[in-house]
Amino acid sequence: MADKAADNMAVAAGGDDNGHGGEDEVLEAPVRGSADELLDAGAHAPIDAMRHSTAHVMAEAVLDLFPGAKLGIGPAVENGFYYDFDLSRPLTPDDLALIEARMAESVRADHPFVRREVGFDEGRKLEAEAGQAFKVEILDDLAKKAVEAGGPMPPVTFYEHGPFRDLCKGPHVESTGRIGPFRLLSVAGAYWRGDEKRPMLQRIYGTVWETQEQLDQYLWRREEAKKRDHRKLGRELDLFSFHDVAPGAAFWHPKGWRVYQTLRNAMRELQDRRGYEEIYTPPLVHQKLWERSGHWEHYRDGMYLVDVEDQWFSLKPMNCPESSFIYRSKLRSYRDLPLRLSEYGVLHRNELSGVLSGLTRVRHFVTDDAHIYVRPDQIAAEIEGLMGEIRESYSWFGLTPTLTFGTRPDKALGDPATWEETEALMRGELERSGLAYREKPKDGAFYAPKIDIQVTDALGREWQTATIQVDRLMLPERFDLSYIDEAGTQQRPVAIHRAIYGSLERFIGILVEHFGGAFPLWLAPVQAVVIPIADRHVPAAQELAAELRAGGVRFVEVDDSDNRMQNKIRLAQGQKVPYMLILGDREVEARSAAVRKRGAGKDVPQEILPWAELAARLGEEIRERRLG
RNA sequence: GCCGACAUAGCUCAGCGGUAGAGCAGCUGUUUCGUAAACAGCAGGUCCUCGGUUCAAAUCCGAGUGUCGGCUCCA
Repeated sequence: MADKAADNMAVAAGGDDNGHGGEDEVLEAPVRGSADELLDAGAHAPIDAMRHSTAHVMAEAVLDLFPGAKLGIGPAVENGFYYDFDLSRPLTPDDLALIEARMAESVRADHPFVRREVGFDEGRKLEAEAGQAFKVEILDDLAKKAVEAGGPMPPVTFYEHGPFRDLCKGPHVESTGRIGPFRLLSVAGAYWRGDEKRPMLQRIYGTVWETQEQLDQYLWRREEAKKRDHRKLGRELDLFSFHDVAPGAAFWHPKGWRVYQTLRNAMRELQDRRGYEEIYTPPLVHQKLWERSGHWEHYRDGMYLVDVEDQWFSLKPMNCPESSFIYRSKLRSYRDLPLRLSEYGVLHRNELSGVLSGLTRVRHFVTDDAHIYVRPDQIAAEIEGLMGEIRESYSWFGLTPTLTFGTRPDKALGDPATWEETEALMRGELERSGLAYREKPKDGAFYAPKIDIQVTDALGREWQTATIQVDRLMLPERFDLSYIDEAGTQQRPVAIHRAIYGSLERFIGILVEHFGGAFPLWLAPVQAVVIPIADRHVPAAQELAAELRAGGVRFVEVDDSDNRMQNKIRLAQGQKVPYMLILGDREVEARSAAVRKRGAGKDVPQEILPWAELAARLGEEIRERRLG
C-alpha cells in the first residue's frame, strides 16, 4: 500500500486519467485475498448461497477427476461463481464437460450440506493432512490476525457434502439437490490472492440460476453481448481494424472515421457554445517536462521513449502539463478566467500487452480533454456548467450517466479544510444537477476530489467513460500557475481537468455495443442508401442523393450494382443503414421514394415521400441529433 | 507482464504427417428485376514468423509475434 501511495503522490499533474480504460488511483484498496475475505465467500443473498454451494460441488468434481488438486477459493460472484485450483495439467474445454457431468451426479445424489465446527488446531490439522496448502495459509493468516487482536484462536468451520469437505464460513443451501440449472463457462489463470508474485492457479467460471428460464436468459444475454462485440461489428461494418504492426492502436477505416469525426464535431460544437478554445500541443515532449510533472520518476515504464540526439523525449501520456505551458505563455488576469482550453491530443500509454482489448483498452488514443483554469470563486459555477455539458452530450446517445463522487483520501496532499470546501461546492452542484450520483468516500485522487462518469448501456452493462477533477494543487502548484487579481496581487488559479467522452476510441467501442451497430441517423457512417430497382432508375437515384446531401445528409450511397433490389435491401440491412430509399418507375415519375426505415416493423405501412420532403426531414433529424 | 487457448483465401470455417478445401465476399459475363440472397464462369493462400524433428510438416516439437478468455495493472 505504501508503495502504491507513493506512486500516486508522485503523479503530479498527471491526475486526469480522463477515462482512458478506467480507474482511479486506489489509495485504499482493500487488501485482496485477505483471510476474512477468503473465508467469507460473499454468500449473502439467497442466490449467492446457491452459487457458492455450486462452487463446492464443482470443487468436489474437480477433486474427483484430478486427485491431488489443491483448492484455492471459490466464491459466488455476479451471475455465478468460480473456484481456483492448482492442478497437475492445464484444463481444456473438454474437461469442463466432464466436470459438469460429474457435478450433475452430485446434484442428483442430493447430499446434504453439513456444517461442522472444530477447534483451530484440529481444523488446521485436517487441511494440512489433506495437503491443502492454500487452506492452511488462510487459517494461518486468521490465526495471525487473532493473535494481533489479542483474541483467542477462532474456531474453524467446514461445510461437508457427500465425500467433499471445504473450509468455509457458509451459508449453503440445504443439499446439493437444491442447486439449480448451471453451466461451466470458461477457464482462466488467476494469481493466488491476486498477487502476481504468487502461483498462478486455474480458475473455472460457472453460472447457476434458480430456474432453467433464468439460465437460458443469462446465456442469451451472453450471446447477445457477443453479437454486439464492437470488435466483430467493427469488422462487419468496416469501421476499423487492428494489425500486428501496431498492437493497441486502431486503424480507422473511412466509415469508422466518419463516426469518429461526427462525434468529435458534436463535442466541438458544444464546446464552442460553452466558450472553450481548442489548442494543440506536441505529442513528443522532452524528458524535463515529465520530470517536472513527476511522470518520469514513476511512470517511465508506461511511456514511449524516443532518443533524439542523445536526449530523451516521450510520447505524451496525457495533455495537462503542456496545457499549462499555454496558460503560462503570458501573464493572466482574473478577467481572463475561466480559461477553457480543450485539446484532442494524441496520447500513448504503454499498456501491458495482456490487457489490450479492441477499442476499450488501447495504447494509442485521443480524449476530448480540457483544462479549465478558474478563480476559486468560480469553481461552483464551472461545475454547474460541466454538469449541463454532461447531461446534454449523453442525451445524444440516449445514455443516462451515473456519477461517482470520490472525496479526500487519507493520504491526500494539501489542507483538509480546502478539500472540504471544494468537496462541499462539488456536492452542492451534484445535488443541483439532478443527475444520479453516488459518493465514494476517500476515493478521490490524492491531489483532487473527482467525479467519474459511468454509463449503463442497452444490455445493462456499466462502463467507465470520463473523469472530472478539481485540482487546486498539482497543476497549479507544480507548474507554478498564477493570475493577477483585482488588487494586483498574484493568485493561484484552480485547474479543472475534465473529459466527457473520455477516450474517443473507448467511447466508440461502447457506442457500437450500446447500439449494436445500429447508430442513430446523425451518427451513422452510412445514413441512407438509395436503391434503384433497375438501371434506368440510377440517374434519378443520383439526383435524389445529391438533394439529400444538399439537405445535410452527408453520407448517402447509391447502390448501382447489378444486384436485384432484394439483395440491395439485404445488404443495406446488414450494414444497419437507417434509411433505404427505393426508386422504381412510379417513384421516379413522381420524384418521390419509397422509404424503408431501419427497425420499422412489417405492420408499419410504407411511406412514399417526395424528395424535397425527405431531404428536409432527414436533415432535421440529423441536426437535432434525434435517436430515431 | 503472468496463466491458458487460438492463428489456414478479404470474412466465417473444414482439413490435423503424403503436392491446400467450402460457403460468402471479389472479378468477368449474362440478367434490369417492386421490399432480406438472380444465374454461370474465373481468380484468390510464404496454411502468422523463425528454427527443429521427419524421406515428407498447414498438421509433430521449440521460440517469437498477434489475438481471445482471465489475473495483475490502468497517471
